[in-house]
Amino acid sequence: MARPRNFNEDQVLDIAIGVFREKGYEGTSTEDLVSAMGIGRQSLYGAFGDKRSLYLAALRRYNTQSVTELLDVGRGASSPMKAIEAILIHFVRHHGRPEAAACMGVNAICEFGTSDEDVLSITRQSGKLLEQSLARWINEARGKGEIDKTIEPKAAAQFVAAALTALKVAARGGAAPATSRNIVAYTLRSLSN
Amino acid sequence: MARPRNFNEDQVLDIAIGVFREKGYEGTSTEDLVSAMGIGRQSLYGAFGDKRSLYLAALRRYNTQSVTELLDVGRGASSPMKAIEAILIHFVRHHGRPEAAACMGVNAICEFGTSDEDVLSITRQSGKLLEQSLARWINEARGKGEIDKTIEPKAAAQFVAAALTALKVAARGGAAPATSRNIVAYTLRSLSN
DNA sequence: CTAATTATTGACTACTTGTTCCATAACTGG
DNA sequence: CCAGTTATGGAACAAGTAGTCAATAATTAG
Repeated sequence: MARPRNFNEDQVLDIAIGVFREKGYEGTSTEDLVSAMGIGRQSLYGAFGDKRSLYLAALRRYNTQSVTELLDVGRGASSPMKAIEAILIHFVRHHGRPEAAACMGVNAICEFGTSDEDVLSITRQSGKLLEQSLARWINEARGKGEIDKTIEPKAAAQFVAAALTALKVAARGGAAPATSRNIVAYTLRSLSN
Repeated sequence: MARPRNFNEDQVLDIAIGVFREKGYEGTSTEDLVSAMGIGRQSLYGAFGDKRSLYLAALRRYNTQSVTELLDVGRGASSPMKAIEAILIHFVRHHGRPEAAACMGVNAICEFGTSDEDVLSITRQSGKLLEQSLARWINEARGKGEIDKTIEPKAAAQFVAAALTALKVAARGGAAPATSRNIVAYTLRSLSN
């Protein structure tokens, strides 16, 4: 029994994600946000609290969507090892696209380090989810004989996750597509024998 | 024939590096800088121009020192392949140290992406130098039969450089030392057969 | 329709930002 | 010692910052 919102919360949150991803937390002003999101200042504060809360909400949403998308790519593969491959190649395929040009998750880690408890916890959560899924696939691949028995699923998963991070930083820095391909190729090489 | 500087330029630049590395460009205020560097505002502007110029000078110095240190570690090794190993292990050994907790170079890439021409050029230059040196060692290792003939020095060098990037981001995010060890182990695994 | 509740709008505030001005201090070649 | 030059310190400034206020608009339960 009150006036309804004039905007869709998730929709404008996606816009905020785009701004934060491109300019970082400190580099983004509330003016940047309201003008990009197309809502009034008070609406922003009413719906999201303050700048930091908005950032955290954006980061949560970004990371969740990001990992979900990646896992979906993996699930679409025809075998466990193909899942790992597909996830890595996914980055090469989307190299240079604006959405791939900056990972909000990696940027958050670099900007805040371990100084912000909340940022850290969001980052850790999605990192853990990704690693666990990768480890599961690697373990299955090992069981099926797709990869060597000497490979430790958990350690290898951390390695693959690290490769994903490196791919994101490379893309952010404007690396050539061939560079991404090379990184993927040698990452897979580590597992393939 | 004029009043001499009251401070050592490189010395205070090193302090600026520390501040920028921890807080990023946007996250650092001139107040942060002058109070950390222990010099007056006007001295800072007189010696370094403006905030951006100071940042660029700091980034140049950081990257140069960083790559130099890494190459020195490699040169101290007993064989080409040991050089690659030593460089990677170097990160594991220094894991958690404040100086390793944040890489100004990686942070610069994440914060600016490809938007700042000058940052990009500084980053590219040291990246190129590192990659070329890595490629040279890898090529020598291949010639000596330390690694497989199917390994392409340039591509593998990009892969190793990517691993270094990932190690830095992992450390920045407060990853456990074991994670770094795993990343190094699987990076080497890719080359070792 | 009315009352209650929430959203929107735009002006406003207190503060921080990067940068500059200016008077003074320290130095050196002549 | 003097004149010229550069460094320093502190105050000052205009622009930008995150966040708030108060009046108005839109909605619905009764």
